[in-house]
Amino acid sequence: MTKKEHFNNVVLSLIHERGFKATTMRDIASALKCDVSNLYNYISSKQVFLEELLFMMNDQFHTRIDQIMQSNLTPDKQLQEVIRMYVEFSHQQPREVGILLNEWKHLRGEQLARFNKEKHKFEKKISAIIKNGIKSGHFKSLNVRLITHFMLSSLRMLFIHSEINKNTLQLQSEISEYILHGISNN
Amino acid sequence: MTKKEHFNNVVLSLIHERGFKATTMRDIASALKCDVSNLYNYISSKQVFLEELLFMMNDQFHTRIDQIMQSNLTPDKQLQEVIRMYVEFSHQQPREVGILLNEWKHLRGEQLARFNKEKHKFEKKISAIIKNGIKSGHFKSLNVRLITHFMLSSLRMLFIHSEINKNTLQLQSEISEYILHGISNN
DNA sequence: GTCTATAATTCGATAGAC
DNA sequence: GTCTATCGAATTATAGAC
Repeated sequence: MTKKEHFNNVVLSLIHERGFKATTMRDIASALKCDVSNLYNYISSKQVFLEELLFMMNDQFHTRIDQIMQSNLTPDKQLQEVIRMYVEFSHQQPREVGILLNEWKHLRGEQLARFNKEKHKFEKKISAIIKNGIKSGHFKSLNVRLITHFMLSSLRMLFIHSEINKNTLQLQSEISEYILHGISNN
Repeated sequence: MTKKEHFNNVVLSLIHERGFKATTMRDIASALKCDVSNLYNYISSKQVFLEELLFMMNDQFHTRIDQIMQSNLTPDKQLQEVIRMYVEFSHQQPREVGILLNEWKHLRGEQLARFNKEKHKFEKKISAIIKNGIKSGHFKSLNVRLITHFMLSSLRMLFIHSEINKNTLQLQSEISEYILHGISNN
């Protein structure tokens, strides 16, 4: 692991655990056992670190959802691919996903406006899949907006470490079952 | 509205929107058009305000879930009551619920430890309802821990303003349908 | 890349007059 | 309850030597 990688590793953990605002440059330096001034060898500012991280993660999600939408899969299979995407990202980059979901509000000005637009676009893509599924008869006739937010909210818990360590295929299957068929026996 | 109520109103909005750490005493004073020193007529410290708010909300949730568990309702009806609880609280106190879910990590030391215990106890109660439902045959044979986190994660989105303004009965019904039966037509 | 030193600002909170 | 004034600490960030 290079020093830059070690740096990223430590910063991600701290911001994920304590939150962006509550993580100070002193905290980071202390965890790295170096002086605060050294941190600026790796980043230009704390704010820029957050911006770059969030838009990098945003790009990953958009790239993947675009691939899913351009596929010829049926809407229910597309939705399962969305679930797979969340399980995989949350498994491989739990801290990055956690920060993406929890810390975006600390972006400022232009960056915040841009991020909100991207988030809205992403939700639109999920909604489109659900709409297609209703039209094709795969899904019930639903309140699309509500269900979109519901689904995304459900998937939010995935980055929490304790649940993600299990077999991802098994996890993906259990989550699909929950979202598609619920928990009732009737 | 008394001055204390107006004070609470402003502080809740700011902390909900910006987060606890990003909301400064100067922000609050500015929104109230008064001096920072005046704020200490209403609270002893910013930290104590958060503590009291979070444990008050925590108590509300526990009181309500205890009532539900002591009822003679079947597990599926109990789960619907849990959903009703979330819809109602999120409708009546969206900012308080948002802060409860997002800002608890900024508690410190003893308070944080106590809050985590309470949160764990609450999750145990939800798990118990699900376990009972599996035993009674109302629910499928599920990974209880996973489904508990899933359900609570689903209900997280409720405090977001835009969705909560609709008829709460209708909302409750749509959410129950989602959690109990999913979105699939098959 | 690392350190010392420090600038410049912001933060929570208090003292004391009115 | 409100204001002025201010303290002491914490915060982000930079300059410059090694």
